[in-house]
Formats: sequence, structure tokens, C-alpha cells
Amino acid sequence: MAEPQPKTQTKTRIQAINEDIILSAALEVFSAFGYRGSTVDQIAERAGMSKPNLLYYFHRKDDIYRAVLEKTLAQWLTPLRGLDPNGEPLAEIARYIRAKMAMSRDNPKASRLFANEMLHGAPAIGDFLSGPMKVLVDDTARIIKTWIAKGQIAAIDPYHLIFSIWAMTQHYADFDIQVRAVLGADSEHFADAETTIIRLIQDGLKPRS
Amino acid sequence: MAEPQPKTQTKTRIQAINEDIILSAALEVFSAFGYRGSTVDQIAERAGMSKPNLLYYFHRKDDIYRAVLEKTLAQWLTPLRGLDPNGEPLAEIARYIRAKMAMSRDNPKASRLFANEMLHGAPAIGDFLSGPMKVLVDDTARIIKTWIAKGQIAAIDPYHLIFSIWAMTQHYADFDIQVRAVLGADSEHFADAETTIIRLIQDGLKPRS
DNA sequence: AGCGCTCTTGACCATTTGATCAAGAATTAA
DNA sequence: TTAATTCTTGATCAAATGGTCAAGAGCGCT
Repeated sequence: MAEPQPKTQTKTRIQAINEDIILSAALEVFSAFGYRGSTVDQIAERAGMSKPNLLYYFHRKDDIYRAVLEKTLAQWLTPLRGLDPNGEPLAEIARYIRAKMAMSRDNPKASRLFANEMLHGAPAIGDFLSGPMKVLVDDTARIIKTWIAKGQIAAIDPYHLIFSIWAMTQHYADFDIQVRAVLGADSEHFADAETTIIRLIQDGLKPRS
Repeated sequence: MAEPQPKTQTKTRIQAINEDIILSAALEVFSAFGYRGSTVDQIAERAGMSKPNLLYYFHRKDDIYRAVLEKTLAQWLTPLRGLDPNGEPLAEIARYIRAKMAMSRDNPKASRLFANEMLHGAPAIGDFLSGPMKVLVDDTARIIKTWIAKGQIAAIDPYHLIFSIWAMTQHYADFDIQVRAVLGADSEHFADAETTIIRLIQDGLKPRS
């Protein structure tokens, strides 16, 4: 719906290239200024094309926003899908924390885009939250519960465990400014943070003998 | 500077009342839509007065924003100031977590206003971050370090410990929508979250014998 | 080369929005 | 009561901004 509607159903080479350029520029701008704070002109300039040309590919500002958001959401949940119910729980969770931390470090803009959407009530992705995301969280909670039932980890609320991991890892992308104001611009702190978070979670999950 | 400049230096009764009304309306609107997403008209309507009247008290949109932000910041750091170096570490930290959690529950809008400002690079409160906030965090980190030195708690990076607590507690205000999409509208989860967070942190801090 | 379709953009439009102003209403102090 | 001051708002303005349009440039296929 957001794409131009040429006679041909297949995507032109130029279309593919430009849509990529636009989405990349849009992520940059939207993540920095929010939806309302970003202008189509800004995105167009960043994409190196005129505003009408940008609107040739995405007819409305909202279309651009939703497209870049959708592109982000998929990759957002990916690490959680990798949890192996038969793996060693503490190792599995450590792996997950590392994956989320890597996303915060390598793609903070996507994290901020997502956070901003959340902060303002998720007007564009409410369905995603109560749909695919809830399903995945429920599935993951179930896995954690079986670990608890088998006595592999201590009894803990799986949902709040997941939220805690999300909160701690995403914090370093979303509140990057704050972290840097306190720790300095040096980006070494990602590694330290990872260590601390894994340590906190693992200590909390060690089965009581 | 944001106030009207009448001949009298003291604040009128009406001034005091209306400024309060305006700041309250502004928190409501700014926290929901962000700076750019909010309009002066919206705030004026919510405050029950005309736009020119609102601008009589705060000459610029930016003045309203900064005023409400400043009002929020003070209360934001308060709980951290209460940490008693001579208290029992685990109890002190549990108390702090409860205080932060109460803020998330009772004043989520302030949290979201703050988070939004952070997310977009803290254009209005950069000085606050590298000033008063950094000082307070450094002081708190120092207290934690003495606890570690005395063997009262396990060795952990105090800064990342603080960030983790912030992240986990604020998450329930800032990502309220997400939490509710997963756990349902019932607000019982604040209590469960508090338990889980305190448990995670305390387990991570128990001194190794 | 020639033709149809895709791509590109300057100019333009309508709406929104931050801010101003003048003039009248309400409040306060004497 | 009265006069000075403060408070309030309808009308209005200029700038910013999302979106349109027509006309021309470029691309790909035969």
C-alpha cells in the first residue's frame, strides 16, 4: 500500500535501492526526533532526494513511519526466538542477554524508535504488541516455567524476568545520553554492563539447594 | 524569565494558581505526545484557558516545557539522596527500589516526560545530566563502593547496578503499554515486579562467603 | 533509434501552529 | 467608588509542513 502502484507488479531495481535509502534515512530521522518531530523534508534531504520524489515511493509520512517500524520489529524479536528449551538455562539466558545487548550497541536507533513508539502509547503497533509479541513472550515464559518445574533454576516470575532483561539491555541504547553523561563518552561500558547484567540475572536464577 | 513581567515582583494569587494549572496540563500533554507532538492549543484547552492567556504566563512553548521538566527533575532524584551509608546495604537498596517503583506507579507521566527527553538526546537538560545528576550518581557509587570494601555486599560495578535499578523500575512506567499488552490491564503487576526486582538485585549483591 | 513506462522535481496549495496585538473584563489597593 | 494594574481572549499573522501536480528527464525493451 505504501509502494507506488505501477503497472508492473515486480519491484524495479531503482525502486529497491531508493526504498532502502529512504527507510535508512527515515530510521535516522525518526529515531532522533520522533514521529511528529520529524519532517518529510528532513528525511528527503537525508535520503538525498526531493520531497516529491520521496513521496513518490511512500505516499504519506505515516507510510514511511510504519514501513521503517515494521522493518525494525522483525529483527527486534529474533533473539528471543532462539531460546532452546532443552539447553542449559543459565547459558541460554546469558546468550539471550548478549544478543539483546549487541542490538543495543549496534543498532541503538532502532531501539530508540521502538522506545519512542512505546512511550507514546504504541499508536502504530498496538496490534503487534497484543499479537506476535505477546505470543512470543507467552511461549518464552512457558519455557522458563518448565525450567523452574524441573528445578533447573530458582522459582521466579518469568514475565518480570523477561521485562527486566529487556529493560536493562535497552536502557543502554535508549538512555545512551544519560549513561554517557555519567560514565563518559567511552563506549567500553557496554562490555561492563553486559557482565553486570548477566551476573545479576544468573545469581537470581541459581537454584536454591 | 518564563513568568510575566509585571511591575510587582511578587507573584499574584491568580498567577500562582494558573501557573500550577498550566504546568499540570503541560505534563499531561507533553508526556503523551512529546515536545514537538504537543501544541500550545492542546495545553491551553486542557488547562481550560485561551491560548493567548496561557502565553501570558509562559511566553513561549519552550518555556512551558522547561518549566514542567524542571519541576519533574527535582523529585526525580530525591529517592537516591536518601541512601544511608551506615544503613544495612540490602535493606537500603530495597528501600530505594521501592521508592523508584512507587514513582513509576504513581507518576508515570513524569517518568515518560523524562524518558522522552532522554531518548531525543536531552536537548533541554544536558546540563542537569552532566551536573547535579552525575554528582549524585558518583556520590551513590561511592557509598556502594564502601559497602563492597567492607565486605557487606558482593563486588559489583556500582554504576551499572544503579543503571539496572533505574532501567527495571522505570520500565513499568515508560513501557506501560507493552507491559499491559502482555500481562493485561490489571495493575497488580507492580507489586509482582517489585518483588522480582528486589529479589534479583539482592541475590546479586549477597556477599560471597 | 524509438517508444512507453518509470523516475524526478520546481512550483504551488491548504492546513496547522507558535506567537502577537489591541481591546475589553476582572481584580486590587486607595 | 475609582483608578491603576492584572488578567483574558477574538482576531490575526507569518512560518512551517504535509501533500499535489504537471512537465520534463531517464531507463529499459524491441
